[in-house]
Amino acid sequence: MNSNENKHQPDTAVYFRLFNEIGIINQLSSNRAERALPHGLTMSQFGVLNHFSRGLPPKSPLDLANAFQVTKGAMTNTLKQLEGKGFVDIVPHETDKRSKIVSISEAGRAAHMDAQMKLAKAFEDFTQAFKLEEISDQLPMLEKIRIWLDENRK
Amino acid sequence: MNSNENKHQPDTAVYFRLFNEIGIINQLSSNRAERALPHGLTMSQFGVLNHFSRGLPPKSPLDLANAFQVTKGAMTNTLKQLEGKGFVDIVPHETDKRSKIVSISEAGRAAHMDAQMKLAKAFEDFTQAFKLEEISDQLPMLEKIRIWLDENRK
DNA sequence: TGCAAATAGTTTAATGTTAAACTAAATGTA
DNA sequence: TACATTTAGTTTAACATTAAACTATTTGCA
Repeated sequence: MNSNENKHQPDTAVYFRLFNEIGIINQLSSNRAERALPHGLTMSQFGVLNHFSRGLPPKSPLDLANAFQVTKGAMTNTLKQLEGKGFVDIVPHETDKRSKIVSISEAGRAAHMDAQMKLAKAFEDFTQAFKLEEISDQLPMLEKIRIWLDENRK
Repeated sequence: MNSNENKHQPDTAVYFRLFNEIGIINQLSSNRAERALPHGLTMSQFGVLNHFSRGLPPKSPLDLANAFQVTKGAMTNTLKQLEGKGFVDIVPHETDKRSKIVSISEAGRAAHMDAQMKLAKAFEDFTQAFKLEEISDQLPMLEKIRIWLDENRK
């Protein structure tokens, strides 16, 4: 029996449990959300609409891929769906001909409002079960973890 | 301007942020973990090995699918991979001929130990950045959320 | 007992994702 | 300026997952 078994192994169990709980919560909450989303929106697509309807300025596909931590290929696909639905406008960059600029359309804003309403309804029971404070108390630490993982990717 | 815009909308933003942070943490941590796993193990496969190597008794594929919140079809696939690698034994149920019983093999235990070690190494910097207490403080609330979502699926 | 309904597991088609190869354009540096 | 390198975006193949159809067996009940 070495010191690793005594000291370090028990520690990793706690960290593993954190990621495990987070994984299951993610699965259950995404599932619930995707069922509620209108217009055949996926969570990825909703994420993009949500980003822009928070008033953030137009961005390139690569910026969006980085913001959402997905590959460029995944973002190409997400934007293609959104463009097909008329929810975003994609125009060539004025000076850099390799690049594009994505912005939300009026129809996109309407779809986002609709989606937000349907999500709120789908999670009404959750918001009744968990007080706002309970949830907001968790956010600083989760944010700290998210930022660390983002800045220390391997 | 109705009361919904004033009172309920701001609340949903906090709940949405919770699921958003959790989603990104899940993505970043899974990514990091999968890169570290040996024997071509996916997180799903590691999850099954981990389940059994915690001393839990043999279970049916359906039990496992429910435990991990995936469909029966996904579990069929995961178990097929594990069986192909010789990490689980799958035998027919003695009395119910529709059912099967899955257990971990000796090779599976060895692979799990190896995987656990490699994961610990891959998250060594994380465990240095976050004190054990910081993490364990988060667990009760996350567990409460996970259990609620599980018991209140729509 | 007989038969409809439920249950365990597999298979299939569709989908969203990744990694890597690829095209086109911009950058930098000799 | 010329050309190697980098960068933005798309395409491709591989893969894990889901929902739904399907097979085989068991259960419940008239």
